[in-house]
Amino acid sequence: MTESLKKHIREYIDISEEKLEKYCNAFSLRKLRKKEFLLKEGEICRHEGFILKGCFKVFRTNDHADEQILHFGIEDWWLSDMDSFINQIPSKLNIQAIEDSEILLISKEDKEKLYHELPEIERLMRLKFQLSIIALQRRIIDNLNKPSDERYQDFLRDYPQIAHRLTNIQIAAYLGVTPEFISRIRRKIVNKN
Amino acid sequence: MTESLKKHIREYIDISEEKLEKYCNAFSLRKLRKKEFLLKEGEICRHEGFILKGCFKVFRTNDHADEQILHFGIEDWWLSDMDSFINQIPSKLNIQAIEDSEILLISKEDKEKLYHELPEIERLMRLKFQLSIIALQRRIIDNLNKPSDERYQDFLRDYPQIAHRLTNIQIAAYLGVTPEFISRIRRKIVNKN
DNA sequence: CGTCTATTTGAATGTACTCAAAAGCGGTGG
DNA sequence: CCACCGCTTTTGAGTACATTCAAATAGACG
Repeated sequence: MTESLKKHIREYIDISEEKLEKYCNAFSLRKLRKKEFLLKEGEICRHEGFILKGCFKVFRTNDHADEQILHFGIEDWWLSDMDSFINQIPSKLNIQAIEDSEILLISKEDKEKLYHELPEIERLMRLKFQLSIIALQRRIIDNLNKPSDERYQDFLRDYPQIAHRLTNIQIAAYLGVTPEFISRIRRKIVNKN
Repeated sequence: MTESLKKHIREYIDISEEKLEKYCNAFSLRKLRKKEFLLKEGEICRHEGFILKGCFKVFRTNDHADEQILHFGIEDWWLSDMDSFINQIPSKLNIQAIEDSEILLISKEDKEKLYHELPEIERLMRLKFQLSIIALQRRIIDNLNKPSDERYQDFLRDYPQIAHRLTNIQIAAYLGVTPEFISRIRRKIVNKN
């Protein structure tokens, strides 16, 4: 069950089989059907997840009831609302399966405990967080200066394995434009070729 | 010289005076005049900095020669181009002092060495990175859904101690709008009151 | 086959931009 | 101390990009 998690961790750090086993034993499996929520706005995020199978969206709803998608998650990605998980405060985000999915969960308590028992995990997370920060910073800069049609094409190019599982509505909510506009971008691209 | 660095670190982790001393000894002081660069696009970022005094902007230039500002840095903030520093690749970012400034620098080599000798520092960075990620995620969501005038007022409210040191041109480059538009927002606000 | 959702298209609108010019402000040197 | 220079801010007019709202079409799923 935890094989892909172990493989994932070994790509980042050196760790003994014994310690890795101890860490992975703290996880439990949860299966979600399409449209089921892992976390709803207002709840406290008590688990962090590692996706074994499926696809999720992490999003926020605003006053007008439409969604902004912060990011998606597929196989081998981690999932949580970090703000809610770290500070144990009510979440402003929703996490919802957009396919039937399977995810390994670790509780806040177990994670804190294991941070202290296994410094390697502290290192793992430090390394992973660095990569997240680099990606988030790049996204902010791209959002600032790139026109929407370019950001759309970048998304298709950079995340083809995610993009083909999504509707235009979802991609639009991620890029911060309307679905109608995505449709017009697609037409423009087709006409060029 | 390293007093404010020590104070800053103690706010995040428990660490012995001895170890803290060892860590802080790895830093050296650098003074920069207004407009001087700490890092230029194309250079490899070989140091991470902790600001003692002054103000910096971290920005990217595009084809049209105007700037997008990723973030600012003032007293007690850390500075680096993480992508360039971690991977030791040429930087796409510039870091420039916008006031006469003083900054403590630690080299990549010293930092890596101390990560292994002092697990507390690994923890410090993991904690700090978590906070960065939460802030970056919030900024992405705000950029997606909030109109520019609201983001301008949020910035003034959330970072008054930075905002009052900046020109409208700099704030515009951070928010991703034109300086002219900032001016019109200000007029609109004044007229309301 | 029918229903529900996603996508496309059109027309009108609005938000923010570009370009150009004027006004304001601060520092420096005569 | 004042005058000038350079940079910032303001203002106006025209424009472009993306949105809203509405309706038609296409696709997916039970």
